[in-house]
Amino acid sequence: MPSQSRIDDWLPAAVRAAASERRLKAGEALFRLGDKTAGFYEVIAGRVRLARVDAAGHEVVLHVARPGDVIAEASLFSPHYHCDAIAGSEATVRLFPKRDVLAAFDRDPQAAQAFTAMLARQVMSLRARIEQRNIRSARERLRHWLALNAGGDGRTVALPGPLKELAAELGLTHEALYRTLAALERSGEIERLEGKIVIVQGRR
Amino acid sequence: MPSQSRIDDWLPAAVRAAASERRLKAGEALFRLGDKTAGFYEVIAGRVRLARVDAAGHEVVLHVARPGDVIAEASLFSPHYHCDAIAGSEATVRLFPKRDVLAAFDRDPQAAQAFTAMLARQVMSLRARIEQRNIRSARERLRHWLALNAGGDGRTVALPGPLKELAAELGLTHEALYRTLAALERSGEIERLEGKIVIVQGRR
DNA sequence: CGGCGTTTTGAGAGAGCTCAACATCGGTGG
DNA sequence: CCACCGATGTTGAGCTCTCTCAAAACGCCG
Repeated sequence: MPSQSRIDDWLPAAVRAAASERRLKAGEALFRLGDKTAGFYEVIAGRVRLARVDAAGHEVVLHVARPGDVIAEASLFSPHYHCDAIAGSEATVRLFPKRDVLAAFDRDPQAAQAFTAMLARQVMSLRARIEQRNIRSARERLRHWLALNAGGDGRTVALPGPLKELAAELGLTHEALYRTLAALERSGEIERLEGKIVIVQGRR
Repeated sequence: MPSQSRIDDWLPAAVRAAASERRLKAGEALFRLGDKTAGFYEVIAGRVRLARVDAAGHEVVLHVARPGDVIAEASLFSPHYHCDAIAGSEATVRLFPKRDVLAAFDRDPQAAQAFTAMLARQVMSLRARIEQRNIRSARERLRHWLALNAGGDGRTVALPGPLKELAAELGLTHEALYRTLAALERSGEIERLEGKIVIVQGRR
């Protein structure tokens, strides 16, 4: 999930310096439900899956974290992890030790507040994403995303990566997204340029 | 959104005492994008819609808050609101003034931490909800929800309200939910009782 | 040149949505 | 006491839309 907020924006340099990296093989567990919390992690490369196991023994996925995502923020306030974290592919993560983070927050209330503010923004952004998923139509869902991600001019949207990734973020198959983009372009509603989309006109 | 965390759990009594209620008519604005932030709100009754207006003048809904939900938490850290809040029906809200809340957090770091912890939990829960929406099949989506909301025994799920509301939370039409529930019950996977669902057996 | 991943387009099928009818329950008022 | 009303719950039938499976063009890099 593109948190659109770099970790450097809210984490003091002192804490970043205390971080350590770890490499995981596909299928390897970063932590398990009930493990003592070491701190929270940033995913550097690969995918990490957060999941629980239900009463019938089946895995229930809570979240799939991608590079740039932070996981287990709540571990700061809990003595043990609340789910499993498993590498979905070969992956690299960076650990920010709970002790150092909490100490920094204690020492520097502004840092603590920045962290809280970041979480509040993330709640906003996640809610918006859920709202987006309430939209059935691929076309409307794309329009919603375009409107929400339009730059300052309200007309230009920068594409963060390949369209396949955008499709995943939108909860569409890539085929559906390609078709919808093509349809919107044919109808003259958008224009597709290198790495960005320009909204020509809203629908009437 | 059933935050599953009562506001009383993390907000000091002193702040709760400073709250004031406000009644809104359907369509009335609680605040508008750019307004100076007064604080955050709890929805007591009715529905409040958070939305922005895109370049073409169309409303883009970010979130629909229901009774028990808290909105505009990020207003604590921002001088102005980032979207419009409009009553979707006759509604009652409770305002927690920014000044009082921040003062309480200043005075009582534990309260501030409780707030942060609550946000971190909410981020978790929202991510899980998004993951749920990635599931196409109504049956699998319901199973996901059941597994995640099962009580301590992992077999009993209390229904928070009418099934229509659950349908909305799951992102399904109420018809689809009724049919899926009926199918799961016919197949013996679940049992439906007054106000709750019992998971009889997982699928093989 | 020969892979490999992304981007595109095609055709078919399944699943949930829409529209519709009806049952049920609680409250309200004649 | 009963008729009426609104909201929830339930089931039926058809239709649309996206998913799925396939195939191919394109671009990049060794």
